[in-house]
Amino acid sequence: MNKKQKDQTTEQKILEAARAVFMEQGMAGARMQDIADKAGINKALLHYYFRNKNKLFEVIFLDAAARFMPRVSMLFESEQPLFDKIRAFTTTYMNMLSENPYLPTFILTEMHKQDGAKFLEKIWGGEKPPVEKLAAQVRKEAAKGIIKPINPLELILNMVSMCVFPFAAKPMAKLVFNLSEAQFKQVMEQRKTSVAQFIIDSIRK
Amino acid sequence: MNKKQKDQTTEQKILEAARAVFMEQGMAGARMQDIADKAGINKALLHYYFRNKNKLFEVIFLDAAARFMPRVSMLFESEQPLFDKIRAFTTTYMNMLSENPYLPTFILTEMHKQDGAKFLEKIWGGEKPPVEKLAAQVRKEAAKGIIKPINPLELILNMVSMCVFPFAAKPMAKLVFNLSEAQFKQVMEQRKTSVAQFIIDSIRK
DNA sequence: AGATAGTTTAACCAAATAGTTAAAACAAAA
DNA sequence: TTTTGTTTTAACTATTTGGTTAAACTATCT
Repeated sequence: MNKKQKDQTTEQKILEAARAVFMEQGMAGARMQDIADKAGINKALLHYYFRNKNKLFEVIFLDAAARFMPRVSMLFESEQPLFDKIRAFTTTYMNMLSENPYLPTFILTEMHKQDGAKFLEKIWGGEKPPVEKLAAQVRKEAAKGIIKPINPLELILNMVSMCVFPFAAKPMAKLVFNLSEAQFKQVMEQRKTSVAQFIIDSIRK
Repeated sequence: MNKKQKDQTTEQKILEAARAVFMEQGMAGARMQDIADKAGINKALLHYYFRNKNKLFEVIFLDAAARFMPRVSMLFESEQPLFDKIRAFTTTYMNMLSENPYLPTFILTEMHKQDGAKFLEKIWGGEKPPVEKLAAQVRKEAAKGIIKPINPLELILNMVSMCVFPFAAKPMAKLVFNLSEAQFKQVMEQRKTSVAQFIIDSIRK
């Protein structure tokens, strides 16, 4: 048996190319030939490494989904004050999104078509993040009078919405607000702190 | 020459079917045969009415895009107080989204691929909504001490984000929060008022 | 060198799918 | 009824595309 000690193994090249093509074109729009070309190999070799399009897609999709539903243990487990959690989450999450611009639309679109339960199983082993932990904290801080009462589910939805949506809507936002690429980036940079502030201003008593 | 006085003209049936299929499957995933089947006609007739897939897609896409970028004249033109505008916009917009669940992901995905300038031209005749009007009001009310100073662009982004994203992320939200269809609808119903309140709470001084 | 296991390729195949054609059915007017 | 223009269809064509095959190449070990 022999191992590749080259700069980048063929499998890595394939995965990288597949990620790029699937993210931009989606499952239906992606062409195996395009993936092969981008990886600098030919189509047969692609099928040698990944039996078919579905198998390859599944690998990419699961990896992307895992990244999109981030390690929220930070949010649910630790004993930080709520405001700190909000600040930490929004900046961390938006930093990740800056580096994965196609991730949101890709995941959202494909989630409409794939069997959700199946992927949940593979990502979290059938378990969901313990939303109840965070909910308890929200209720507790509300009782203490630190924040207004708010449905924790709505709080999370609002937070994730404001982080994700502007990236998903980037082409439209640039159009409507007449922004250059640089200007758009600048706005997103600002938002890495302003979103948390917006939320905190809303729920603080 | 003869006009159809039937319940629904063939062209209408086609457009309705095409809208449904394109919205669910996207441009790449949609099959002309499926559209024909859904319209209850055959493929050749489809091509008789719309020369090819691209032409048909363009009609659907433009109509959808126009609906997605709503008549925001309400927001930009009228002389209502800012808080009233926010309340009016969020409920109106979310009502529309409730009835067009696939609209957000469809538009966001296809916007990545289509030439934005081209569609802007067709939708607004090259003009963009006068964001400056709203910006002026935001600055004015901030000066009066009614609201905190905020970048108007960020205010709009936040507002639209919280309206749109939960619909786009519906399958994922149902999964993560363990919601039935009915429960999801209920949450969205609540949000039709709570989103505006969340924003107002944040910017009110 | 020769054998062996793993890797890569060019050429091919079969299925799916966008688009065409020519003729039949239909409706309205003459 | 006949004519005329429109609507509808079945059958066909061309192209794209996912997937296969069999042979050639490469590195490693004996």
